[in-house]
Amino acid sequence: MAGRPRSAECDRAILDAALSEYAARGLDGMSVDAVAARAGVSKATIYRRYPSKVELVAGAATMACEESASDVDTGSLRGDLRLILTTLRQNLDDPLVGAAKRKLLFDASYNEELAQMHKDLVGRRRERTVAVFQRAIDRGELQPDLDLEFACDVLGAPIFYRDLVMHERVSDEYIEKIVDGFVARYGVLQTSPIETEMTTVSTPARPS
Amino acid sequence: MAGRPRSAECDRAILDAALSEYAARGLDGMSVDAVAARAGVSKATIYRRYPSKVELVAGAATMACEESASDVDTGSLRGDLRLILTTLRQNLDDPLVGAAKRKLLFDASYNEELAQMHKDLVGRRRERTVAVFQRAIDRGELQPDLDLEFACDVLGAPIFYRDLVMHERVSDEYIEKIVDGFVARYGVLQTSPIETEMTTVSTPARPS
Amino acid sequence: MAGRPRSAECDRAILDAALSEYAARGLDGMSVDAVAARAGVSKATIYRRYPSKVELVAGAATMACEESASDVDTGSLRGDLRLILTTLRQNLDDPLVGAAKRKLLFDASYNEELAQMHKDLVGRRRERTVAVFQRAIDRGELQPDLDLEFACDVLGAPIFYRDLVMHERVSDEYIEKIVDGFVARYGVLQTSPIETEMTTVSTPARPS
Amino acid sequence: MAGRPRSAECDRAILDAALSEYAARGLDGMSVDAVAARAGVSKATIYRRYPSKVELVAGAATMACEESASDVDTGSLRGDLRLILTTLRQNLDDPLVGAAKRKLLFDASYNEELAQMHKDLVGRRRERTVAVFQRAIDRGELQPDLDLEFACDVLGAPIFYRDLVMHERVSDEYIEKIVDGFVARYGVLQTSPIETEMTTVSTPARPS
DNA sequence: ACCTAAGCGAGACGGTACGTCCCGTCTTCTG
DNA sequence: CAGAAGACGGGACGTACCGTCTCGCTTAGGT
Repeated sequence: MAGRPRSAECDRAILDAALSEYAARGLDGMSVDAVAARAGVSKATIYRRYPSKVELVAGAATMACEESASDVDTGSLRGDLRLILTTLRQNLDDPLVGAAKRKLLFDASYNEELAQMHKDLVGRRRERTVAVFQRAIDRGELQPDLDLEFACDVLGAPIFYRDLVMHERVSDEYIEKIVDGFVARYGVLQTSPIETEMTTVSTPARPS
Repeated sequence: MAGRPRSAECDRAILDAALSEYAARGLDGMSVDAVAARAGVSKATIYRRYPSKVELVAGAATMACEESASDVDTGSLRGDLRLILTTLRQNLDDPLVGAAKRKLLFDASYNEELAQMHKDLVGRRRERTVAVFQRAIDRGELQPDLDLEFACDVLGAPIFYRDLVMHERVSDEYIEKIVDGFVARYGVLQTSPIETEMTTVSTPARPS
Repeated sequence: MAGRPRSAECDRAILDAALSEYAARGLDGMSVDAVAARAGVSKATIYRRYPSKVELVAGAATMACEESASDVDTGSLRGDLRLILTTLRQNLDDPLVGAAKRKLLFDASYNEELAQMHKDLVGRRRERTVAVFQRAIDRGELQPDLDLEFACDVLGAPIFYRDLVMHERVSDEYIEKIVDGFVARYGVLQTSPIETEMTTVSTPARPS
Repeated sequence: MAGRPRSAECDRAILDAALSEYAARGLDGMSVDAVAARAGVSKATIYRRYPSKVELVAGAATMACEESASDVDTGSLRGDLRLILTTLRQNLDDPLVGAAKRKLLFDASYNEELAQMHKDLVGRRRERTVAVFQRAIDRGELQPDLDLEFACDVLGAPIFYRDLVMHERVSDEYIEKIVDGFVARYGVLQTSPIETEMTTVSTPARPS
């Protein structure tokens, strides 16, 4: 039968607490007891939902990422790209989400469970990006034979690189550079600034 | 004052055991006791050498590959780029060196000391890459007004992205794609005058 | 105002299950959840009847003992004594009731609630024994100045001793020995040669 | 090889703490964590010595009184009996020794190993009691055809009964009653030299 | 014949203790 | 003195179970 339903407040409190603890102390440094305490919830209530600490963190991370995930469609390719990169930067910049993401990335490198869960997350983000590419192709803004997966990499990689490897904030100019480079490399020349549309693809003159 | 010197056999046994344990069970799954047991060594003997489990693994990794730091100069731009990326991949792929690198990356995100040390390390690699670019410019293979720093990012970022974010091994084809893209975007047309080829994507026949 | 009355089937199922669980695993080893499961009843249904686990066990034990409790009156002292001891032995021999009794005895040694409840139980049995003694005194079979309480002890103690301390089954001969000893010590010489009682071990009445 | 030996201070501290905690809160009320805290010792250090809480208490009790096992010989039957019973009472009265004994008794009822060990223990005590009886017979204080085993039961049973069944402390008067009853039942009238008593064994010549 | 108070199954919940595990340190003895 | 052996403090883990609490649903009895 039904039984008492799980409290949505608990759900929420647990995930919030888990995210904070994780961001603050990392996977090894955090403790489930601390999460329980911070959430004002008993340990059993956590373990009823998540079979282990990693699952808990995975859940929390999923939630955090899921929240800032909306479909992207500004109408133009450059606008979409700019929005994708800006959102990504914003995520990594956020002291909480960013820290959680970095830790997740690191932990996923040696924890198979987290790795899988992280892969799903990334997969969903990439799907949205691919959708953007597809629309741009349909609009004639991107080359129709574009390698979608590779393009995803090329687009997002520099942002991650700057954050994870160089530990520097990404500027608007930097994003613009990426967009420029991406469009220059994979875009279709919008020849006359006047004719916005329907011009047949003439020979794109590459800047030498 | 001298006393008994540390046993080189122990050094070696510890490293080997740590490597095996790490490979078999990962950072969390392994235990220092197990490493000690496998090495036929007491825990104290390990802790006399490495202050913590992570240092043990990282240290083992570092020592396990005291190399791969040489100047790059194959004579051609594509060859150099290929070598740079291959070396990078090889580093990250190695279960131990890779793990150590990732750990360093992560820790540097909140530890200023480590961050500086890591920056130096990265800086040196980037210098070598910039040198490669410079030579290519001199040879007329790259555009002379190239943004060297950004080019560094664009070149290496996908490799890190694949490893850190996607947790997937980088294939030779993938590296070739990066090189292709890089040359297509920033290279100077090495036209055999016949192939005027205005398509951006057309991949020039790879040498060798 | 009335509401649905409590189910007698539940009452029964709960007590049976509790007794079995208690006999099998003891006070600490058993769990209310297990009792509920075995009884095919929900925990709330148990807690509606008994405020705590101990009360539950106490209730179950009471039931078990109450069942085999009937007044004793065979007409003769020896017959009554024999019946009392035989009943006692039978109780302890029963794999379920006996185990429960032993555990109750043990648990009562550190649990005040159980101790009290057990005391009541024992008290009722002793009352019946005292009644037997009283009738025997009235019939002139026992010394009129008999210390009733102490006599209760002396009569029953060896049975418990054999079971609890020696962990051996009590034989009919053993019971006969107890009865003999008891009558020899506290009985009044039944001079009439008629009642020589061809008891197995005819005890010569010794004068003290 | 040898390794660091277990700390005797820890041994002691644990025992003392367990004793105090047990006395203060009982078996259920006490917690191993509390014992550890009071002993200034980690839980692991306790569990390295005792596999469970019960074993801890029982073990502590057992060690706490590695004595009270001495031969009994006061010179007179009544004195010996009194000493035997008093010692027994003292053992059961002690909050720890008594608890341990009861636990052992209980566990032995379903655990063959413990049962054997307990039997040995009881056997040794009974041997000492039998020796007392034998000397008394030799001195002409007890009937020579005494059923030694049954006499052991009859003598000790009431003490156990009072403790295990009635959960009441045994008073000096009670012990006196037992001794009185025992002597009255199995003793040889020594009193008046007039009653020459045709007992075969008049002047028992004690050996040695 | 309906209404309604209570019983009931199911199971979530806050606590608390359990016994296990492992890290990094400390202590003892042996070679 | 290095090293093997292993005890130790600390502290988190995940489990178990108590007694309480919601849920819906069922079931009499009183009106």
